[in-house]
Formats: sequence, C-alpha cells, structure tokens
Amino acid sequence: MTQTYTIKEVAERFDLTISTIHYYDKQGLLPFVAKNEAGYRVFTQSDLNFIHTICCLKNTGMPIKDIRHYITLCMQGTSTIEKRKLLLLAHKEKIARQQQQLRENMQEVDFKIDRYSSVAVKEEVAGEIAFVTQEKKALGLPSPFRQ
Amino acid sequence: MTQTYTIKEVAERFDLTISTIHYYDKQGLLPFVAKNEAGYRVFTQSDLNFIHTICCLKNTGMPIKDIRHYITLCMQGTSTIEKRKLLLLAHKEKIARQQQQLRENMQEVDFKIDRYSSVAVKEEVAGEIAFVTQEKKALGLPSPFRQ
DNA sequence: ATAAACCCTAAACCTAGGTTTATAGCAACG
DNA sequence: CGTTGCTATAAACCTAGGTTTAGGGTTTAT
Repeated sequence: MTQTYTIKEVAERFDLTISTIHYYDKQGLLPFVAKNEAGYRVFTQSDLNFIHTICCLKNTGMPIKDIRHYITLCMQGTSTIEKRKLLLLAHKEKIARQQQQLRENMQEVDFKIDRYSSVAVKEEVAGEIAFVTQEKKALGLPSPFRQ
Repeated sequence: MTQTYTIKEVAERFDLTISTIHYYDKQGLLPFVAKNEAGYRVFTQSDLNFIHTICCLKNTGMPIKDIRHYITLCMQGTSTIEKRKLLLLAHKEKIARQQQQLRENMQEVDFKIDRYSSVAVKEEVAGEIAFVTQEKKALGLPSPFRQ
C-alpha cells in the first residue's frame, strides 16, 4: 500500500507546527493535499516533495504569495514550465543578493570582533570614546557615554 | 568646523526613511544622537559610524532589542568590551547559520532550474504529474492538477 | 464504551518592524 | 514677512507570518 502521513508527522518532519500547515493551506500553498472522508488531510510522498520545495523557498525569503504563485503554476501542468523556470531564476538572483549582503556584513562584524580581540582594545575603545566626546563638545553637544 | 548632518541627509545616506530613524530612536537605538536648541537631531560623523553598525546588524537579521542591547553596552564605556565581543561572536554564528541555510537552499533551487532547463523537461514533468496522479488514485484521492 | 489523543474550521490575537496621520514649531528664500 | 520646506512628537495604522482559542468531530487504546 502507498504510504501516507498525518499532519502531525508532516509537521515533525519539516519542523513546522500543525498551525503553520493549516495556515499555509489556507494561504493556498497546499492545493495538492487531499482529505479523507472524515475531512482529515492525507499527505502522500509527492505532497512531501512539494512541501519540501515550499520550505526551501520560504527559507530563502520568498513571500507566501510568490510561493503560492509557483505552486499554482505547478498545478497547471506542463504549459507553465517556462514561467516556473523564470520565477525560480528571479528568486535565485534574490538569494545571490542576500548572500552578497551577508558576506559584506559578516566582514564588518568580523572586523569589529577582531578589534575587540586586540590586546590594546581598552586603549583603542577609550580613544574612540574620547574622539566622540570631543567631536560632540566642539559642537556644544553633550557626550552620550555613561548615561 | 566639525561637520554635522540632518536627519534627511542621514536617511539618504543609509537608504532609510526619516520615519525609520524616528522609530529607531524611539526604540533606543540612537541614544548618542544629540539635539539642538530647536529640538532637531544633530548627527555627527561618529553618529554615522554607529548608525552604520546598526544597519549592518539589522541587515544580518539581528532583532532591534538585541541591537539596542549592543548600543547600550557601547554607551557604558570600556567595562563592557568583553560583553560586546561575546554578543558579536554569537551573532557571527547566527550569520554563519544563515549562510549555510542559504547555500543549501540555493542548491535545491539550482537543481530545479536545471531540471526546468533540460531538453526533455516536458516529458519529465509530465511523468511526474502521472506519478502524483497515480499515487493519489491508489488511495482513492483526486488528482490535484488542472484545477 | 469511554478516556485520551488527534484532527477540523473559524476567528480572534499577537509580534516585529515599520508607516501614516495629525498637529505644530523652526528655517530659509525671495 | 510670508510662503515653502524641514523637523518634531504622539498616536493610530499597517503587513507579514504566524499562534491561540473556542467549539466540535474522529480514532485509538484500555
């Protein structure tokens, strides 16, 4: 017999809550999930494949309405293949920009950590405080430190 | 004379809106920004340095309350250097996990794009649809395609 | 056959991170 | 000196992405 999964099993497998799956269904992300006579959702293996894709898009910051658009295209058969590809290519660009952004900011954080790891860090930070204070003073403004 | 900047200039430089700067100030992210006699914010060069750091932390997903904590530590002088360093090290780990997550999911997206770029894509997708439909049918469930 | 565990929907609620609106005080230009 | 533009605060409003609650069926284990 073909295996099926309950909503609880799916939630555990993808580290989602049952509520989140309900929410995704209501948002039109799970049109492929069927229900049994009792009205319970019945998840098949291919449903899990779709949900894996949904999580992948979600984890890379795609908004729910765009994921819905992608899934809707998938449900429309082979005629939408080119559209799906373009949608994913555009998303790939977005991911690449996120990666670039993270790389740049990671460098800044690393730079600060390095500074905080220097043997002369106390002197350096004290010097910075002195500079800021002097800059403010020259303008007749109060120092922001030790409030 | 030491240069200063208006809120508008700061907003433009960091690609924020004036409202966002007001909001950040209200959230305690800008305790270092002084005001002139008229109550206008006066931004110095070192204020811009702090704001640069704030944007860097924000762009890597640090929540506002954590940024506020970091800034508060900065305002308390050299005694908090170790705490600041630990805070940034923890954040660096979070960035690294985000990078790992993006890398993995990017691979999946690439894999899908490759599939959609195959010469036999139409046959492959049709086969997938057939498989899903058969799997559902075996369970007495309807096919989700072409709704 | 009944308690415990599980599933359903609908609707209210929540949080983060802003944005908008209303009202009013300065500033700079012609 | 008035008009236009910039700035301020407070408070209401907004959006995304869920979460919680309420009320009610279903399934499973004892």
